[in-house]
Amino acid sequence: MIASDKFLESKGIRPTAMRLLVFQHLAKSKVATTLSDIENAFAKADRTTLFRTLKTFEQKRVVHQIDDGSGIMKYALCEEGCNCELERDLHLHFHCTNCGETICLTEQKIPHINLPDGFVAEDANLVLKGICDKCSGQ
Amino acid sequence: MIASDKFLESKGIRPTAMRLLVFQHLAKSKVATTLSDIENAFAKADRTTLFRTLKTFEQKRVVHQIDDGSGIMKYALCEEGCNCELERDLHLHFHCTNCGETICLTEQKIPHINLPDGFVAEDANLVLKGICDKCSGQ
DNA sequence: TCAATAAATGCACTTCCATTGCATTGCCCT
DNA sequence: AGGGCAATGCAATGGAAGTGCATTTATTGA
Ligand SMILES: [Mn+2]
Ligand SMILES: [Mn+2]
Ligand SMILES: [Zn+2]
Ligand SMILES: [Zn+2]
Repeated sequence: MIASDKFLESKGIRPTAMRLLVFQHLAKSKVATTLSDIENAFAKADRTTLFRTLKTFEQKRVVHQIDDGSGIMKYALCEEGCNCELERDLHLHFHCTNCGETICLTEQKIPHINLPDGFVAEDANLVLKGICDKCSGQ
Repeated sequence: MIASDKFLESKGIRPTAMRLLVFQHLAKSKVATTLSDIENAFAKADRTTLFRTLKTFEQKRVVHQIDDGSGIMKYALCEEGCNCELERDLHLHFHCTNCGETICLTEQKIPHINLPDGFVAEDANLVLKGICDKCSGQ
């Protein structure tokens, strides 16, 4: 367990107080997090700063953005061994229509798809919607 | 080739002039269509009416909405033999990052995914992003 | 150390699209 | 014709992403 500030530095991010708080908040969360989630968690923080913090994290491959179709972007930490620099870590996401939470299913990779001639895929987004384990009572 | 008005009626939709125009516009289009696309095609039409027309079509399973991650919703006619009423017709969509167009790959179904215990999937959205056949020059 | 420089932050504002409220119009049926 | 409901048009709202710019904070190097 490397210290947060060292980790951010290793990614080329200056570890400001705000960034450390946001990073640790993301690290604690088991589910994908919205900008508003973070805004509510740190009442003193300005939305724009948080927004730009997330964009910085995304650019430096510390988090990935998740579009689960809810209309609100969510963010989650990238996995430890994730080789985001080369190729996106194409796991799928599950969005619970009951509790509204979205989680990374990092074990479930997006299967390879054979596309018609002429189509070249560079990225993929697979979101399953339904009832999550907590909501299905199991 | 059934007449448009008869078709809409068969779906429980009153075939107004506006609705027929929108339907035929969608039928002609090879790619998924935005509200603004339609608005531009019929300068006289009001955006709200077109919006509600699409919602009606969606509810009656004449079109399906496509969230390709571009931030703008798109719509495409459902397939002829599509049994949308029972279960969503889970084909994938391809979004070209060059020309911005999104097309239904109705032949390419979303593969079945084994989920962890407790997760129950009811819907799925798979969007591949990259270069389309027209833009790859092939 | 201290001034110069660069990076991060905070506030206000904009933009874009989806969505709604409400008054009006048009259609259908008796 | 007239009552009633569905469809339409216009105006306004809402939610979220994103930008401009001034201010504060950190870093650098003379
Ligand atoms: Mn994820
Ligand atoms: Mn489609
Ligand atoms: Zn849930
Ligand atoms: Zn293209």
